[in-house]
Amino acid sequence: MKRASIKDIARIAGVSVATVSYVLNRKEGQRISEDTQKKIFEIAETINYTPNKIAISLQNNKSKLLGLIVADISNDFYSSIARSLEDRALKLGYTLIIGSSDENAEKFEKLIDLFSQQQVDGMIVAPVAGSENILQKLLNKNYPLVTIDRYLKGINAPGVILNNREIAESTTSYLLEKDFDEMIYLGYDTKLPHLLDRRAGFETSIVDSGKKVNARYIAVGLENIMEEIQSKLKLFLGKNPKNTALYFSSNKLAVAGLAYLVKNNIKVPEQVSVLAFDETEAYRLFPSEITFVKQPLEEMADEAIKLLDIQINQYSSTAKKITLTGELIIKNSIK
Amino acid sequence: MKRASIKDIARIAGVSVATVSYVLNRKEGQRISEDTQKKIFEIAETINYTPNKIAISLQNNKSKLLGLIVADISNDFYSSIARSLEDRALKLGYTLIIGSSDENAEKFEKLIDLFSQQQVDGMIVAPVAGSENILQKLLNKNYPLVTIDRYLKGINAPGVILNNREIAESTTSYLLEKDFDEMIYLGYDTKLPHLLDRRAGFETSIVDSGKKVNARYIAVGLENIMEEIQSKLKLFLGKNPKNTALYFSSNKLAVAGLAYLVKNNIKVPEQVSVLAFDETEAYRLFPSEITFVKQPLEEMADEAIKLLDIQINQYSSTAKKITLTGELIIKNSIK
DNA sequence: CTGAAAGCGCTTACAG
DNA sequence: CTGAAAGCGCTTACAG
Repeated sequence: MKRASIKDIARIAGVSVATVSYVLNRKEGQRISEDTQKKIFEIAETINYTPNKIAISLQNNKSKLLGLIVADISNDFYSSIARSLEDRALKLGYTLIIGSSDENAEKFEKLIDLFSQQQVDGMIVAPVAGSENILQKLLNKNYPLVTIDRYLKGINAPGVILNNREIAESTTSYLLEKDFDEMIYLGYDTKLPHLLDRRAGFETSIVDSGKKVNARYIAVGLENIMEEIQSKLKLFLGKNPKNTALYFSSNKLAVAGLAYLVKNNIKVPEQVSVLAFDETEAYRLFPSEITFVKQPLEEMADEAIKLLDIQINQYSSTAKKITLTGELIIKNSIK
Repeated sequence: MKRASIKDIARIAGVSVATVSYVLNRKEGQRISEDTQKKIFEIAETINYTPNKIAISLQNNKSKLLGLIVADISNDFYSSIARSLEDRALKLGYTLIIGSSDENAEKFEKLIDLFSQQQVDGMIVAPVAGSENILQKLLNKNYPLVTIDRYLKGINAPGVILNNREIAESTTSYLLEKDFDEMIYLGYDTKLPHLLDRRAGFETSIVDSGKKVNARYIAVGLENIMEEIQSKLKLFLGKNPKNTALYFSSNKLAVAGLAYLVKNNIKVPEQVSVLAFDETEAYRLFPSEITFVKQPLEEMADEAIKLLDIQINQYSSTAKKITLTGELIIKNSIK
């Protein structure tokens, strides 16, 4: 069944397509007689007309589509952001198309190309390591673009990011006050600057404190987070740890690590203290309440959409970088 | 910066746009001279030509866009499905556009309209209560459509669904063998048939067994799952339960309930046994390993895309309903 | 081997 | 108050 077009309405009403278009779009400039208007609306109703946005897109050079590229939409963090972005995009009349890069620069580029060919009006991306060139290309074209969650060295893209280094520093300082013998940082084996910032914050905070604490680092790959975290924790923590603090630099790492602790009946915070990045409902199932760094996801989505909107509508040519502040939500996982 | 079009290539190469189109699409029917071909490819490369899919869509009446409507993309279950769908769609050259209905029929309809205007080639939807009419309208138009996770009474749409009733029955029977004094089913206050099926499976299994067991039902609204589950559990379970089984009919309910148990130090399975629907990483943080019903998400996505593909390409006019089988993954949460 | 032309469903100056 | 016409970026019979 072919869908009704403006042409059909015009034919039935005995007017031109221009007139139909004017009426349907309620243009003020053009005054169409009440009679004609009424007739057109009625016909549109009865033949069940709905506009073809593809045709409108082609004409207007605006698709009202926004591309979102995250590392993995099935990750809590990104699906929460996606949800917030969806709501805000919808309000501005945009629809979200979504892709997962799997931290793979090639796949990331393919998605960029795909979305660009799909004529999205702008993109919100969590860039992956190695995607500098593609991003720079987009920027050179003045393609409306906003980065979220991450940034890339040497790439001056509009974006919104957490104050990773600062929040890592201040939360580490908070930990330092508790005088742990050992503090273990769990992170990814990665080149992503925002994660290196977190680690740097942890490191410098310890050094600057002048305290004698045994700082250790566990870095895992992306493939087998659960297994790697568990085997390394086993190695570093031993059977009967005490006065040790664990600093998980992401929710995935935290879930993996907490799974290990609960399985091995290691008491938090009695034996081991825990601080985690990011919020997840999963924490609620852990025997002790986890102290964590909360990222302002809603605000992130808000600012990202705003930055994109500015670029798309050229309110200003200088969309900037926005740094948001993490917040330490103190519960009972630190002694 | 305006993007290069086929016209630009034609102008530079001194040929017609038809010729450029033929070359770029490598049509066999038309033989274009090697020279011309080479020239066209080179020019396309240097002026950085990429096809405008919007224009192609308008011409071909195919957008290569697929609409996905779930209840909430930030829910684990749906974001996992979305991820699987994304991968499969991409392989077939489709891009996913995503919307969350929030179990709201009005919002659901708005998304359908929006996606339809966006000219998606087909939709994969988790229908909400009250969306019968909209769905039927789509079906009457032969709009390519697949339902996932759910179905609606009286609506004969192609779709893929879990064997909810059967799996609820068999898993309840499994529970019955353990001779609990009390079995509490935790569900939503809902009209969604697939959820009523689950509950019916639980119920009939108990009745059919002829066993004397105190069966109770907790139904919560969607607004404050955590609070409601916790207060009702407090009421029904008391301080010192024993020989009671909890049957959580969704992952969200399970997370809420397990949070209550862990907070109140109620031992699983010593005091209370637990069986949950759906998988979530969160279970790993709970002190005992949760026995749960695993839905074959990958397969679901697979079948859904296949059903949609059939309809879009008219391989067959009779896309059917597919029932997938849940699997009970037995861990240590049942005595 | 190549091009002129019509058309996909719209919008929008322009003319009357 | 209304319409003819051009155009958005493509594809594709048709003709030569």
